[in-house]
Amino acid sequence: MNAQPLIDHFESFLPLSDTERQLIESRVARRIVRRKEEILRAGHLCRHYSFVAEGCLKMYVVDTKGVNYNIQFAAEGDWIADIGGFHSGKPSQAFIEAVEPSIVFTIEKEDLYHLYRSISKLDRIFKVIIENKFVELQNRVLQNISSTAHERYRSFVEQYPKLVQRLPNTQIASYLGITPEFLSKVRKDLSRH
Amino acid sequence: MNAQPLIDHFESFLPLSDTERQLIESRVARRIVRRKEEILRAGHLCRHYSFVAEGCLKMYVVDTKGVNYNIQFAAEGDWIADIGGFHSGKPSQAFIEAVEPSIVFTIEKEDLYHLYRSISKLDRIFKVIIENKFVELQNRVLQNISSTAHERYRSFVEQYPKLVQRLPNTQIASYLGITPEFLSKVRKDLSRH
DNA sequence: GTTTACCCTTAAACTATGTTAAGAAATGAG
DNA sequence: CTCATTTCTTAACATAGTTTAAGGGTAAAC
Repeated sequence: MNAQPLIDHFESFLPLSDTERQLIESRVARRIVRRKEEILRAGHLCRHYSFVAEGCLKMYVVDTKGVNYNIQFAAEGDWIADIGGFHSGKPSQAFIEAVEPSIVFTIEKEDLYHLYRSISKLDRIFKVIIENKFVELQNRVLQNISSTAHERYRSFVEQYPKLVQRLPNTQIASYLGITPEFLSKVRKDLSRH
Repeated sequence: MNAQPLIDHFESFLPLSDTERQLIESRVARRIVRRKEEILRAGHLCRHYSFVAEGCLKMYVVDTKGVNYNIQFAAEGDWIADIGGFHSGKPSQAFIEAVEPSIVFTIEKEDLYHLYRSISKLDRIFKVIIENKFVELQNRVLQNISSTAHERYRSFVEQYPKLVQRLPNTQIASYLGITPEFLSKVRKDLSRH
């Protein structure tokens, strides 16, 4: 099994030995995910971390009225999982599904824990990965509490220009915490300067 | 130097040997921080991670109009730092200051990196610490994009009942992303059921 | 123990965002 | 290629949250 994109990703943080690479490959699965296919359903256990090699997935929750809220997008090079549920073993409250045809590398909980024990630098690598994601998320919180929808949309376009091309605006609106109708108005306002 | 609260904190994740405890103590400083004293100023470098043993600190940014936005509170048992700036070595955009008289244990960057190299289980421990903080932050983002101010305030009270006693409402409003005036209205609405 | 600075509340007018509904445009599946 | 579905836009009206201003209450600091 060829997990090269994932290996490359790890090696962008720290070099790995041949043995380590082989051990990682032996514990990773490659999976093709079709558009709209779910890899996690609310109420089920989140059994794996997923690394996105191609395409894009989203994690979202659905409230009692059936409204969806996008918590996270994960495109090429990003990770996605319900981290809390993954470690606690409790049923997830979130869904994860592909918004485009995608290829992901998944690591099951037992395999990830085994890898942590065998390759201690993976603790370091994942610590750095999640630190980076933490900082991103903190910036998002800051945007949410300090900026108008216009500013948040402009920031999103600046920070994720590729996603803007690839995602329908309904999905972006859900991520920004506004309605698609209002996003439409925001875009009109911004387009005429 | 007695860093027992910090040692206890680490040992709530994984046990440490005597040698490890001593090494940690040798790289940690205990600091008393007075109310309103700043331990980080925007424009300066964030040189240390701080573990709060007593009291409470906040991290906030100030926009061009002089308005403050509270990104995070850290009370007993929590960590606080501008993680992005700490690792990148770039000037911070945030302030960190005590909202109560506090006692913190600080670790300088060089010391923390040294500890990571000498005690590899600290990579694991900090990975878990930040995973937990990530999950908390993700829930906060979800609240921000899905809930009204009333719901966000109720959640805050539920999740941080002690902080509600200890912080002025202005600080909580800034954390929730609303004005103090509107929080006052929210509190009135909620108080009469 | 005053005094000063900060904090809380209220209310009216204003602005940002949500809701509903409907038609037009774009896109995916067969 | 074409149908079915999803997405985008517009507009009128409704609600959530802000601004400004003012008075009274609390708590920190000297």
